Amino acid sequence: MLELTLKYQLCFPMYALSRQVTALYRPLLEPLGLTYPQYLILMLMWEHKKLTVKEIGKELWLDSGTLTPLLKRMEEKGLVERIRDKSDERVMNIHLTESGMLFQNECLDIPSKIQCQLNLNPDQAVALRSQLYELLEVLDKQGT
Amino acid sequence: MLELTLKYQLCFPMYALSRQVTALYRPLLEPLGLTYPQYLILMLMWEHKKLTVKEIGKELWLDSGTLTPLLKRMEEKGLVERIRDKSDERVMNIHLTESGMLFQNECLDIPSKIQCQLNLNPDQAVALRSQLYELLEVLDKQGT
DNA sequence: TGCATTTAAATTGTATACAATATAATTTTG
DNA sequence: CAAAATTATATTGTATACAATTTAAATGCA
Repeated sequence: MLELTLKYQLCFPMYALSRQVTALYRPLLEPLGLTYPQYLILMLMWEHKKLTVKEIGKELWLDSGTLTPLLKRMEEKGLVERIRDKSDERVMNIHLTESGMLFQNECLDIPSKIQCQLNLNPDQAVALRSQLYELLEVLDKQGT
Repeated sequence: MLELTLKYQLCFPMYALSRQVTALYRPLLEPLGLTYPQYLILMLMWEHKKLTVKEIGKELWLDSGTLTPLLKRMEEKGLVERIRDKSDERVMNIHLTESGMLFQNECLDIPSKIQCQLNLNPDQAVALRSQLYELLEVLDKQGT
């Protein structure tokens, strides 16, 4: 029954590595009062300035059950503002605050620090990233 | 500031893919009343019959804060028994039950179903698994 | 031996994840 | 146009994760 052995699985190391990599971010983010999912949302906000909950959910593969409380915590910290859309009251617009914008300066060297700890050269990192996105694509299409 | 863009990150697709793959297991495990971490523990137990909390934690990279309540739930379902070690009362031994053993039969075709949905040929799967384990190894050594 | 240190689990508290459901607003359709 | 269907978010409940602390037992060493 080799197939039902932990070592034989592909999905287990994905699960374990994902958590361990998040743990790598923790000492870098914790001094800033950020968690890893909050950091991901900030990255989106730095790029887009304004997004809806639905748009954030699509980018991060998360639903409102996760995002609503998460965004409320980020609002309490002054990183974003949650403002109902005037033209469609169902929609909650998330706006980056000035303070949230300035947080970017504190995060500039995080990617290089992580890359360094993973001990991957840029080519390997790009190749792995592509492969992971391909798999996400496969799953995305099945979800449709 | 390309480095601080979501698309540029390696760790984000790890995080997203890990969750989406877990979601792939859900419809297969839910009819059995199992969650993915519980399934991982069962796989360990099928192989070893008896393990300590510490040993399970080392295999799965989880601590007692996660494992204790998880194992209590598995005990309630009759999958395992939690028995204090006689020779060292600090240690909690986890034993696979007869019922937990029989669950293996229900899980036999799970790996192939998942592999199929990921649309990977065996060679690709093995290569990716190796790469993920290499990264886990790198992080493991840093943790020391 | 006796006490400080270490170790293994358990507990507490916070933050995700996510299914299922609820709510309210908008769109579709007969 | 009005009821039905859809959509976007929020809420509720359960199950991880994990840091920090506690507890109890075992070990080390003066």
